[in-house]
Amino acid sequence: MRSESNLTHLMRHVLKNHRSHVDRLIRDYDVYPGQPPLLLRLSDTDGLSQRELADSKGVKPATLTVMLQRMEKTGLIRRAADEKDQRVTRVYLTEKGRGASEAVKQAMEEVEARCFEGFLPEEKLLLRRFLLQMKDNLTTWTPED
Amino acid sequence: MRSESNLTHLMRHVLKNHRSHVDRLIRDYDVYPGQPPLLLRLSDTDGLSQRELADSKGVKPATLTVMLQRMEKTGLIRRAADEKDQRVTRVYLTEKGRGASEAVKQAMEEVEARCFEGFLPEEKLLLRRFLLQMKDNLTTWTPED
DNA sequence: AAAAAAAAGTTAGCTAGCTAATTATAATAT
DNA sequence: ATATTATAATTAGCTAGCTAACTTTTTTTT
Repeated sequence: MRSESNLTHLMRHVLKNHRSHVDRLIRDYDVYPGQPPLLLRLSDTDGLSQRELADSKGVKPATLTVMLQRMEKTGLIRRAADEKDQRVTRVYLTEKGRGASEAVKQAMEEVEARCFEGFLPEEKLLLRRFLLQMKDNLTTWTPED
Repeated sequence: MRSESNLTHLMRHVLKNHRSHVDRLIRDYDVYPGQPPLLLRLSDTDGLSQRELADSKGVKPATLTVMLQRMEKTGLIRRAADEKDQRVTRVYLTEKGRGASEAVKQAMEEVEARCFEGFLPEEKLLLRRFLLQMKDNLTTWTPED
């Protein structure tokens, strides 16, 4: 068996395809490929700190800084210093950003629906269980083992 | 339900973790994060053209060109023009590259084993079936739909 | 109160991915 | 035979991700 045909390779393929579909659907909204998750997170909870956003998205603060600079430039978000703690910068959606996040939400749902077409609810549940177990297996693995 | 907690988000998380484990295990081999799949592919079939490699890995030729330039510089591969067709460049593993690909293969197997610890064979089979269906759902989706 | 440590962001410099445009070679059509 | 078209690879310029080093502000120690 060729190593490229393993399960994780297949997962990578699926996710790449998934992302490109989302990208296609929001092409007209000044939203770049990595931004949808950020927009959804902000649409759920506005005014998060960059630290919270980075943790939530599983991305390094340095990465986030640059992405937010771009999103500020394209007018999707604005940033303001926290009043209590001057180290903290909080991130807010603009009106444009709110519109974009709605479009993203819709696109996401559409792609998700397509992706799981023909799945029974219990199959999706099973898939979730598999993924959670994989996640757990990998996160509890420390180099000393 | 928050959109970030959907299945594809979970998959992304798992894959990121997976990759970082592989990276950690091959840290001493001059192999960068995106290169393991390439090395495995070449270890299976040496002397592929860049086009074939790109298609096999699901990456654009432009992306591959730059990766191969780096791998040539670090001595993992060498490239030579095809004799029959001067447009084609074929890629070969060097001795160093062969050693690295062995390390990658071992690391991959180790991570894969950890990742699927506690899985029954039929569960892995089921997961594969799910992923293939997802892949099919997304690849047969054309914008006109 | 002053010094040390910790935390939040930023910057610089790298790899990996993309698209669009370009070059060189090969295949096809006229 | 020549002109056109197609294919392989590269280059340039972008976004997204990382680490390491740095600055500023807050918190902890002493």
